[in-house]
Amino acid sequence: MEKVHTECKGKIRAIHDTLDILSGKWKIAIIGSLGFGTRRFMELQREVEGIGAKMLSKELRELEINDLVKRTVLDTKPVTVEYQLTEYGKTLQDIIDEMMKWGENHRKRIMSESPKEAELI
Amino acid sequence: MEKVHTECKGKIRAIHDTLDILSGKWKIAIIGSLGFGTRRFMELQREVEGIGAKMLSKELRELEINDLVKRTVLDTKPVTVEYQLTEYGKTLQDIIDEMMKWGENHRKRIMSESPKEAELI
DNA sequence: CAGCATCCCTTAAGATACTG
DNA sequence: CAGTATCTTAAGGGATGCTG
Repeated sequence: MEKVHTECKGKIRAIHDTLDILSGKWKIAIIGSLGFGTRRFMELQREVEGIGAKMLSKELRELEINDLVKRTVLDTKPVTVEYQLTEYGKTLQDIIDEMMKWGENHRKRIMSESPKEAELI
Repeated sequence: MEKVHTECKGKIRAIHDTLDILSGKWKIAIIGSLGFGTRRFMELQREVEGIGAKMLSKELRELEINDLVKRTVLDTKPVTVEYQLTEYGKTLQDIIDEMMKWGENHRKRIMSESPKEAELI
């Protein structure tokens, strides 16, 4: 019984490790977006609805620090910047996929329960 | 090109739906803990390290509202309360599992990079 | 275009003390 | 045991304006 408890704590801790890396309101959505391919700053901002430039750049920087996202400055004028997942960042894809699946299913569930309210979301 | 963009947004939105439900610093860890079985309030507090009673009860209430967790008051004295995942709550297990896997792997990665720092975590 | 600086406000969340 | 109530602080995050 004691051992079971101990093992659970390790698992819970692993979840926390992941959560720490992905903390913030937007990181997972950003990674999800980059999962579809390379994106520029503005493209990300359009795709991740509701995010402001400040948050976007901050979250991107943190993701870059953790080696999940690669930032490439292109020598154009005006300057263009591309973001893409690193190989390590791509290892998050399974989590993202599960979240997308769940979210899509959840929306269906809500809609079948109370279609009226769901439309408002 | 336009269609692709539109489809991505739907996916990103699905991620957001999921994230909204799982928002908060502790919900995912709580669900992870309950994934191992029924837990009482105090057991949860011990297992989800660092969480305070206030946050725990608040997060549990929100999870209950979203039909992810079931709360059962046992008629003992002093009162005992049990928490467990609902059937719907169990559908989050795939996400949780992926997060555990990733977190465990990430810890290994960090350790092999800089063992000294990793010990401090 | 990409992003930083600044200001400002709301929310999250910790600490502490108390109750049925 | 299983919470609630209250207070306080730290952080998150939005809006706006500016720059290379």
